[in-house]
Amino acid sequence: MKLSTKGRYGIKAMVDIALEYGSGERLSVNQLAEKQGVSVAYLEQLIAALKKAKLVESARGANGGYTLSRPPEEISVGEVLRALEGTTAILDCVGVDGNGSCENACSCSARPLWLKLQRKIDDVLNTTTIKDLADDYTVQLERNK
Amino acid sequence: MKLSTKGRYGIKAMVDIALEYGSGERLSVNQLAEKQGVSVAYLEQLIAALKKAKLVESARGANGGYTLSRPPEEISVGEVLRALEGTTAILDCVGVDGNGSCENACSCSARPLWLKLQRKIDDVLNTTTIKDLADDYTVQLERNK
DNA sequence: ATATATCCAAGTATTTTACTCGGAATTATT
DNA sequence: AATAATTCCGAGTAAAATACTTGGATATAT
Repeated sequence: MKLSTKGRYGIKAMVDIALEYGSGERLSVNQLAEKQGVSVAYLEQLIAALKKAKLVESARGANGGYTLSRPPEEISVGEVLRALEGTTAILDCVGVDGNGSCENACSCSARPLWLKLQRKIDDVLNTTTIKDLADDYTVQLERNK
Repeated sequence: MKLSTKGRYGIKAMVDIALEYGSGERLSVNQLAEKQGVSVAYLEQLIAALKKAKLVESARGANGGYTLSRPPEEISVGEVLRALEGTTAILDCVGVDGNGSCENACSCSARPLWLKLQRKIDDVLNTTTIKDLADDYTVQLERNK
């Protein structure tokens, strides 16, 4: 039940971009990759997924880069993870359209557990926003000064 | 962030075994595998992990099989998953000994999120017991009669 | 022009998962 | 004593998912 690097890098990238929100500044993939110690080419892919999901907007060419397409308080981490990983479901049978994915779903002794677990997970993911993370982060940076 | 088949099959096997608890009956891997439509050889491996973690006890030879080594209300699903998958941590950095696993742990913008998520997950896993699942299951079987 | 960017489709390497295979050891039953 | 049913164990393999890399084409500020 491990989280992929997509999710990890992607969320952190979103926070980095969020920190510039409202400033008019853009962040290039180069800058983002350097901050996180990831390869540019790989991060590019992840950002492409974020763009496709309309979570970020891009400007091409020299001086180009990315900005959030909405205020960070209106972007949940769940949305971001879904954009990156396709789903946040721990099993197909508890995903949005999961009832048909397992023929024994209605007679499965473990399904109530998975459903409960999924509910709690989505609870956290849908109520935590990128702004929450960005705020925590700036506080922490202050403290470490 | 998918759950592996180990976790799925293993939990269900534990519930099946739990249903016999107190009856003096044992379940063989053959019987368990048939119930779930899994290969005997594979399920054997999973049960071996459960045995190693002392969650089940075995009797060898003809008429042998498995029983719970403790009452089902004293076995949390978290214990079972840990026995099967090694950990329930969604990332190394939020596992039991995770602080050293990522050099940037203390300055990571996403870590508070992962910690919160992990806490909620372990909450569910540590407070739900095999008996809970077994009870729900018997109720459901009654209803479907 | 040039340098700096995004954009995009494929390919590959690595790791993890999900199994299979073959046989040894144990025990109830006949 | 023989047999059948069973756990036990270590290795091997196949398939899938993850984590990248490569090689460009296209756009734009300077």
